[in-house]
Amino acid sequence: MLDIKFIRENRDKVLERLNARNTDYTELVDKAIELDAKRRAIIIENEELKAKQNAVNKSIPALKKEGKDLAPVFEELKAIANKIKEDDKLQSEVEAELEAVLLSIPNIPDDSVPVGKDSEDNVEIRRFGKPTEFDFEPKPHWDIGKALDILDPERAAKVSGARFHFYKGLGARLERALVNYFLDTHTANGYTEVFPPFMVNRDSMRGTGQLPKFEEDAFRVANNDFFLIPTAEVPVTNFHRNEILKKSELPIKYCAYSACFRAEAGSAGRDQRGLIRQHQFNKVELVKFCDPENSFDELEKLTNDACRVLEGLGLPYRVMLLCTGDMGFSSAKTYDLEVWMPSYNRYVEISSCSCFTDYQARRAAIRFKGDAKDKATYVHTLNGSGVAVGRAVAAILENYQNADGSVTVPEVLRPYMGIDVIR
RNA sequence: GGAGAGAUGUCCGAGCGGUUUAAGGAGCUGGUCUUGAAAACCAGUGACUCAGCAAUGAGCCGUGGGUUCGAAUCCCACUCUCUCCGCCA
Repeated sequence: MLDIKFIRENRDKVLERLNARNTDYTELVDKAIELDAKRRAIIIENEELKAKQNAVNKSIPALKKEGKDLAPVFEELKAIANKIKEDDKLQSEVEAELEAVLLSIPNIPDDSVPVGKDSEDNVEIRRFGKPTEFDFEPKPHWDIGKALDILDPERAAKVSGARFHFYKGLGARLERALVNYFLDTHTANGYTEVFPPFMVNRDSMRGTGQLPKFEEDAFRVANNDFFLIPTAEVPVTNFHRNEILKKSELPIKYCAYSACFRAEAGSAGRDQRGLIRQHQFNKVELVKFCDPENSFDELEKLTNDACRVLEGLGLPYRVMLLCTGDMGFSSAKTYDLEVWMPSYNRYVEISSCSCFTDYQARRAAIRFKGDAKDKATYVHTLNGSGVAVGRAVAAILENYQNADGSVTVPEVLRPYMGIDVIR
């Protein structure tokens, strides 16, 4: 959520950056400004009435003691009380309306974000390695997985439905090895491991920006108002919801394994085969809470921390700076890491690292202060995949495949796998 | 799922419709005393939100409603915590 004061005072600048997202937000922004003015006018009138009410009420015990007839006083108070009730109602209506408007305005892209229409306009920042070359016809990971009997989407379809997978034998172990490798690397690098709940309440989904706009993307539990988490970002960022942190403990860095659940509404037909697009997948997520002063430096670091594990695995990848038109709703700046996927013959997103500035923090009321005397201000939140496990499995199977159909286990995973080659 | 108890300021804790602008402690800050410290004593200090240039005002006693001229106090719903029972990995 954006700060209404900031919007009010910087309307044109805000609109210029927001509209770079390829949607015209003029109407929403002006609506917010109008509702805000309305709200403040009501407050001024209403508070005056309340002050009067308080003053008269205060004098009642004394008047009572004197044995005065209070009927006329009560009559006057009744009229004031009725007016206050009306104003209160009006105020909460206007406030609800204002909040709804503010919740549907996305974050302002940072000035360093290139203006662009869609993923075509994203800017490549750097590459690691180069696309894998084969002296044989490489197979897609779904064929490799089937041949090695380590992936079983057919039975998953029977048991659950489309977009689910069974991992079996060394496939299951590879998945687990990756989770451990990622967590071990990140914890050694100063992130505190947390293991979050996989279901969260509505307030948490709203806190990180999944609600109210994107409810159809999530799975909701029918007999509860819980949501299956689409990413560990949600529980881990909301870990500090409604808290005031100490400046001295920033930045706070967490890494978390979780399963992630996505409805994938609107992506019917895309990436039907393989592990790329699933209703349930595993991911290790990195989350940071930091001082606004250095949040964009922290984004660079966080992105490098995600890169670290891809480099450890020896997977070719590139770093993309997303343009204004391709960036997520809550983000101010996002780097995507894209891993080379031979079956797609292109780079495929395997991590997304974002700085949300104070957008999530304001929604979730996550603040910090130095001294007790200081005014609490919003932290900046960041997160990034470190990295998506299913896509890492796909990338390993494809990039490390051999002519005989076996798959070499990347060096760093051998201690976890206990073997060198999956046959 | 059933029965009961509870949720108050940084912490403990009073409070049972109007002098509560939340008693009283503890803590914290400053001072007196002391060579210094502790203790004692004195004074100050109460999160957070909103409106306002400010003075100040409004709100906040788990959350949301309601009753009333007036609610921490009464009523309703919900959430969470604790104890016991049942069920259960």
